[in-house]
Amino acid sequence: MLYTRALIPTVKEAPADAANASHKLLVRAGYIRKVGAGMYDYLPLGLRVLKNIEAVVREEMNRSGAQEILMPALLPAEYFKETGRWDLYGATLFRLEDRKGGEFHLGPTHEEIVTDIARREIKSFRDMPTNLYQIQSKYRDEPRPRGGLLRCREFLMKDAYSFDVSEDAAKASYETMRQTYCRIFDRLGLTYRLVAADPGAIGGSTSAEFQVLADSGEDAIVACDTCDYAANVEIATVKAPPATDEAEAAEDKAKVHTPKVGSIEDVSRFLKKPKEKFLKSLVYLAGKELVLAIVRGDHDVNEIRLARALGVDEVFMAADADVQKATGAAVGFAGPVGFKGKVVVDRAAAAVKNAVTGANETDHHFTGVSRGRDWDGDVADIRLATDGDGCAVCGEAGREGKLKTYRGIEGGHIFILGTKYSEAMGATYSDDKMEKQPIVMGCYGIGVSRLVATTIEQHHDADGIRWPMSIAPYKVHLVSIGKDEPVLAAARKLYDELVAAGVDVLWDDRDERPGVKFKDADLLGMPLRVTIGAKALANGNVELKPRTESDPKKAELVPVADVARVLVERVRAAKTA
RNA sequence: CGGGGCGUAGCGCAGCCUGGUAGCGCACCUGGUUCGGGACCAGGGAGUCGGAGGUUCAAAUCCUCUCGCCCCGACCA
Repeated sequence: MLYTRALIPTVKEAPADAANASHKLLVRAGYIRKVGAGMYDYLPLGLRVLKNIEAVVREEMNRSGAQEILMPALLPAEYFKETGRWDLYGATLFRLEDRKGGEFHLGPTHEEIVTDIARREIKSFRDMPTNLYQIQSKYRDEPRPRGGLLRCREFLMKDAYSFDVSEDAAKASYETMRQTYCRIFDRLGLTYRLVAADPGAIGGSTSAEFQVLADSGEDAIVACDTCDYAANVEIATVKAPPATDEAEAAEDKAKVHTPKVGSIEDVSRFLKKPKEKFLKSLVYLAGKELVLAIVRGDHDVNEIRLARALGVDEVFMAADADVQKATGAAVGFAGPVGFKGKVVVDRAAAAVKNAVTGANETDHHFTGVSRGRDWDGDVADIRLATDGDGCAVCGEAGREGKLKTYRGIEGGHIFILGTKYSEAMGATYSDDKMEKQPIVMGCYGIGVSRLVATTIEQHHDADGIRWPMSIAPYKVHLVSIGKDEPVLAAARKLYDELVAAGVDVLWDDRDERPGVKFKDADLLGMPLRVTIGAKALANGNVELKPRTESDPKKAELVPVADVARVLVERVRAAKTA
């Protein structure tokens, strides 16, 4: 492509509403433009990247034996009503009516629709295993679109669905997808972690997220420094704490006046006791029941684990008025001693002896509190993992792994769904004894458009984008300096040779000063830059510099006669690496 | 949904408090000089001041309503 013929509207200043590096760079480099909140135009370069990612995903999905289909984005309400998700999805669903008042919505995901295909077309055990996927726009009315392409209301997703005769067979399909995803993320040049995750609203038993590591990521994950345990902090577990220290003599319980000091921080300072000696008491609403959750003063509650311990879908922090009703005290003075409702206590908090806790009386705390004597509750693992915690997995095997925290962007998510959808929608097959069985399903998503931004979050510097070869919109950025005829002739010849060799090349043939061209080249981020200038060319050379080399003086001199061959080789080598 | 902020030229912003000719930088167009890391000089075009209503002789500016957008939180395959 000739730069003078291309629509590449670079700008010096990023729009004020861009917060992430990827958002700023995509706009500045002319890859995307905003149409509305969470809606973007893909300009020519942006679309090329999107298509390149799509191609990698499609190749690997096909290689795994999956078959591509395309389902509608516009859907009648009846399918989601069959499984109850018409109501469950709530405000996230984009709903609309047709001219006759019929109810429709835009697909946020397609389990129901693909299950409908399955129940009609998959009739025998001989029809499985099978895996159907599509690459399609998804629609979700997100509470808050943000981060440019990272969280959109319309976004491109690859969603795949596996159909198997049994849970074991489904596990094999799941494993195939796990390996396929690893190949995809590797080819895209991303550094990622496979982490255990909460299946959330999709449902299902086994699930794992492909978290692309980036400081700007929305998700917090923990990974063991010794074994391969990694999990979203939402569900991460930690090594059980040592049992109560029996050597510590039991104190008597005493009530102390703590006027206007309710937070752990303040009471700790006021009473000069470490936070580890506190029982942090939080009132949660679980269904209709008010429950007291107890964690150690220096820990935080993991609400997803708490909900699981209680056997409910989710829990909510109780409103201040409810807290006062339940404890008889102002917020900040709740405690388990004398609490009338259900109490759930984290393992670490359960082990604290001579604890400090709220007295359920405004402006008062108890000290010297002991579990068993003064209060009790159901012990469970309900705290949030943090940096430095012991790893539960290798810790129990006697090793000393420590958890480290990372930020990640969810690039993919794989699930075993079981029979949730097939049973709700009557998707059954006949087994070899002519008996009807529910199909066992799995589903597998990759946020294709999100990966455009995610890649930049991981691959950029102060000057611009640094595309991995596999998805770069052009592999070679050819810069001709000045208007000397020998320079232009050499550039034209190289350009033609690269095009003939099938190498995607962008030739900056504009009548611009060198500085402008170099700045734009860095911003756009093509992996290889070739500069043809009069001085080097007089000696028969051109300059070759990878985008990852930031020092322009380290450009490599390559004889003009060899450069086409060298470039073709490097592009091929980088693609297969 | 709770808290905060912003809508003025394509982009980034000033002007608003204290009402009175709508400005600056970048980008764009013309001419000239310049030419290896976002040049310079001169000239030029471009804005229903998000929208509606109100107060006023007079509204970008004050008041009311409304729409959109961003940030933090909540929420979120």
